[in-house]
Amino acid sequence: MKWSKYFIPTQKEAPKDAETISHKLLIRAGLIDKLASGVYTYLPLGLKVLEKVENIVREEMNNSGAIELLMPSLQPANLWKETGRLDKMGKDMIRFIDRHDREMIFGPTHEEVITDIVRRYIKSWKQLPLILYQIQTKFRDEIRPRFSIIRAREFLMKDAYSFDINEEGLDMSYNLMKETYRKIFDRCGLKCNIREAESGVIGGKFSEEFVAEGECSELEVGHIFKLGLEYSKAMKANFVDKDGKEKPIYMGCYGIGVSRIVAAIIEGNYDENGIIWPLSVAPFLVDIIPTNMGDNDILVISEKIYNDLKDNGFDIIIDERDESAGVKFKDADLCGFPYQIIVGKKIKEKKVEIKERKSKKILEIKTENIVSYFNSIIRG
RNA sequence: CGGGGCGUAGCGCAGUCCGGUUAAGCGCGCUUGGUUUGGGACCAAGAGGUCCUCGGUUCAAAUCCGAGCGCCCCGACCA
Repeated sequence: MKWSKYFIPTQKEAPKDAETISHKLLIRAGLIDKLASGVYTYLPLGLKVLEKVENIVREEMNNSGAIELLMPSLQPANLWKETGRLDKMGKDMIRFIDRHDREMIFGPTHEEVITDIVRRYIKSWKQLPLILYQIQTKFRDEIRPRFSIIRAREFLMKDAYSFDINEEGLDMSYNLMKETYRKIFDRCGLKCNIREAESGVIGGKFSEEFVAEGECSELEVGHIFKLGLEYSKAMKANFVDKDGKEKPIYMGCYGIGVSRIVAAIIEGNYDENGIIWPLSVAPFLVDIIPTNMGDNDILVISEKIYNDLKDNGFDIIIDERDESAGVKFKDADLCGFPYQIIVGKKIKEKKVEIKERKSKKILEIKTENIVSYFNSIIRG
């Protein structure tokens, strides 16, 4: 990607209403833009990170044997009357009356919809166990949205639901998800603590939450619940067991705030100059910085490095704006690309500098060795 | 929903207390020209405003009064 052709609106100063570090950096690095309280646009760089996180979640969920589907955001309110949660959720739920006078809601979560599907399609013990999940935009009219995308009214969530024939099965599904969550957060570069939690409006008999380390008080990034028979009984989601008797399905549900992870990663990975993305979710691996756009040697070499890395499949950007080196260094640090390739001083010796964002260490390297250097770092 | 704060150019702010030639300002950013080029360069010339909205007081309102809208922070709830 060429910087001048892309869209990265960085800012020197954080907006005055930003308090937390992730909020300030998300805005300053040009990752998000606020439209209304708790409602944000993901700008190109922010979207890239969000998608990388999303893909990690998807990969690990698929590895665990869970199966992806996509349920609608728009739901009939009637479904929620079956479980009594229409009232329980209260004003957190965004509702409207459609043109035919039907009461509709924007889904804040999907236990009712998934249970409705399962009760109609799952009939036998032979079809179980089953874990279904989706990655989807949720709507919650929070009492107080805050800290930008950490508590938004519209946000991206991965929600999974497990279905088992008995309590032992539920325990196994639950532990499988717990282990999967550990892998996901680990790959995202998040250090998480697991603690027992209140089940709140989701209900069930036991739940644990994953809390990311950081200064921000709201850092819960994942929450897993043993729902038991609460929903299956209320909505009559039954299966026929080996003994020929109809029994309610044991359920669990497992949520990850995908968009919140993005903010949580920043809370745990930054310094005075900006964000320090872990390799796994960095919007670009490398930012190539020609330090002087007036020097033809620098331009030619920079362009060649860019093409070589691109041709080898690396996700990189070149900052070919007609700006001073200082501006480019500041933006590179702020946006948190893991590596900067600085093309300048040593150009006569066919050498460039590779700076690691995190350690600030600088390595001088011959230009012909750059591709193999990144091959060894990224692909072992 | 209770408590606190804020709303003036894209962003950050001054001006508001004490109404009036500061006939609406500053820094950054933006445009044009030139000089620069390793940590947010410099010079010059420009563009950019319903002072959140509506109403009131007054000869006169960014400034005073009333109502409304929006945003942020603390609390209870949540991924």
